[in-house]
Amino acid sequence: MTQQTPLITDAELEVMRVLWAKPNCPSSEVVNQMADLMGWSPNTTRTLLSRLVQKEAAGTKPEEGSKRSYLFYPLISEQEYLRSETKSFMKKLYGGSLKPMLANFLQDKKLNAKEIEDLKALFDETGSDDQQGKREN
Amino acid sequence: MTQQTPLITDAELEVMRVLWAKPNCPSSEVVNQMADLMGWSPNTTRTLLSRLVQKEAAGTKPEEGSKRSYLFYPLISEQEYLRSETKSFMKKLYGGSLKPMLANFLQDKKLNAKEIEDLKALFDETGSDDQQGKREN
DNA sequence: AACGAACAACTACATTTGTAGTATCAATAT
DNA sequence: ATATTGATACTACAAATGTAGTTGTTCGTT
Repeated sequence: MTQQTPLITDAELEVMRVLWAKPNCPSSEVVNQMADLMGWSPNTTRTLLSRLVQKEAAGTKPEEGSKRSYLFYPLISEQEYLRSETKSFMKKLYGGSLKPMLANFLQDKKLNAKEIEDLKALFDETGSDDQQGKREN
Repeated sequence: MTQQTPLITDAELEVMRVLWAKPNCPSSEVVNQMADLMGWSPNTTRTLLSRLVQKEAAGTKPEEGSKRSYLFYPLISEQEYLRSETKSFMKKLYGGSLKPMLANFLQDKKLNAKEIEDLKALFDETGSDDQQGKREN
């Protein structure tokens, strides 16, 4: 049951979103964004940044011609994160299978004909897996 | 951003699963189940049970002809829970829209033709929502 | 009537998370 | 050279969480 990507908390996720939008971002800029978006104090943002670095969800490199400050960048991509979280969510709540999740979701949010066509197309585009043996999960 | 159902933690969820499977369950039985399934000590299970009661995710009623012990039952249904969690998950990671989630999921887990037909059918069964105005989210 | 088992109530305690304060050090402006 | 600014590093602290121990009370047994 080991997590494939480092565990990222809700607050940390907000910071990651900034790094995903702009990799190699000086902390000052993350600080500003989070102040705007979340109303966080600079120290809050910096704490989250260093926790992300600790857990190796983000990395730092020295900023050009400066010894005091870094640029921060994501070490896990948004894609990786989404895949990992989605997978563990699906596993936790639906035993990993899509149908009951969809059935549930569709109760809440009905789709119009166009959306339905769109999604159906997605299944076909994505390509099926008839030859390959089924993996666990 | 208020949660529609009480926040249930991962450990608590395991207990809820037992209550969903058998509503009106004496704590002794939950204790046994959790010992088997999770290897928990009786006190751990009882703590979780009372936290669920505190947060009104479960209720108790006196057991027939007994003053000392209760029967525990779920106050939120599995359906409610799944809907609420699924909704907040979809909102947090995908802005509430299904397509990117599906696209992502399908990268990890390809479906065979039969499964695809099955899911497509689901969209149609569920019925579309063309007349109704769109709600927020 | 006294004792031990069962259950509930209360307490405990390390870790994680959200949210920040303080101290230190380097670069900049005077 | 020095005071100020801005960044990093370290510390803090309450609430939530996982995991359980201790105390008190009731019931069935001796």
